[in-house]
Amino acid sequence: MARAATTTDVFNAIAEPRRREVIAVLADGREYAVGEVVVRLRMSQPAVSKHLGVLRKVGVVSVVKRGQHRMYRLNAAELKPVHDWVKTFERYWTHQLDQIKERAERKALERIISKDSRTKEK
Amino acid sequence: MARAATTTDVFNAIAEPRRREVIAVLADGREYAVGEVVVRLRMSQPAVSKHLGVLRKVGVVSVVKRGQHRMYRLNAAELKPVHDWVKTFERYWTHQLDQIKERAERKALERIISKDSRTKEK
DNA sequence: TTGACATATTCCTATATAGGCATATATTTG
DNA sequence: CAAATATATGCCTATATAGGAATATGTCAA
Repeated sequence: MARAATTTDVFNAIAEPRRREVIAVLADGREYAVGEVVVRLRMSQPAVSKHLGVLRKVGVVSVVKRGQHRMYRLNAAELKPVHDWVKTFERYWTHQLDQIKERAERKALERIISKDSRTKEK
Repeated sequence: MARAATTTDVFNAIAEPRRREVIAVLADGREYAVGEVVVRLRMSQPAVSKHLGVLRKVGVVSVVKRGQHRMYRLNAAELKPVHDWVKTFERYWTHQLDQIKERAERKALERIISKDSRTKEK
């Protein structure tokens, strides 16, 4: 099996750094024409179009035609799954003190467990 | 140019759902032998080894030999870049009320800006 | 030493890029 | 209509999978 398509889900879509740059441009919540993104990121127009296409397929951006322009807008809510997932690990890097405490507790627990399994083994 | 390697950075590494499952197993902070992960996820042993290998290359897990086992442990701190990045967008889905207020402000701002550019145009 | 067990590695294949370039497809304007 | 402008799409290539199967490597135990 090959790698999943970039359009499979948000996780795959945001793996590409260029795509995160595009998102960064749209991050102020306003809508942008493709050409504006091209100028700001100094990327080729086809590249920007393609990246926006991927982001659109996963719902991270939405488009609306306006004259000869296509205005893209960030739909940040679609990034929530990523946030929800990674939020689980927040405690591992915030609150230095809690971290130390947790590690100590974990190690203590491990000692108990290994003592336990040794008991069970024989 | 092809897609970046999965071992390029954390974003690419976690794009694969199976890899996030592996991380989920290690999420309690304890160390696990490859075989334990295999059993818990009902994945083939080579698959697990490979996924752990990718996660190791980007630093998300660390290994230590112990007898004939290799104990893997989550190094959650390496997920922080993902958290930092996505945290920027938190406000878009939390605090329903703030969201509505922000949108109103944004729209008001847009009105001012478009009025402005109309003035400049002619 | 010889198994038995745990894990990594290699080989193979189908699939999917990302980006450059050229070009098709609107849409506006004169 | 024709030229100009904005954007999307198609083609091409080098590269990288993820997973299955087979096998190599490493380690313990009798």
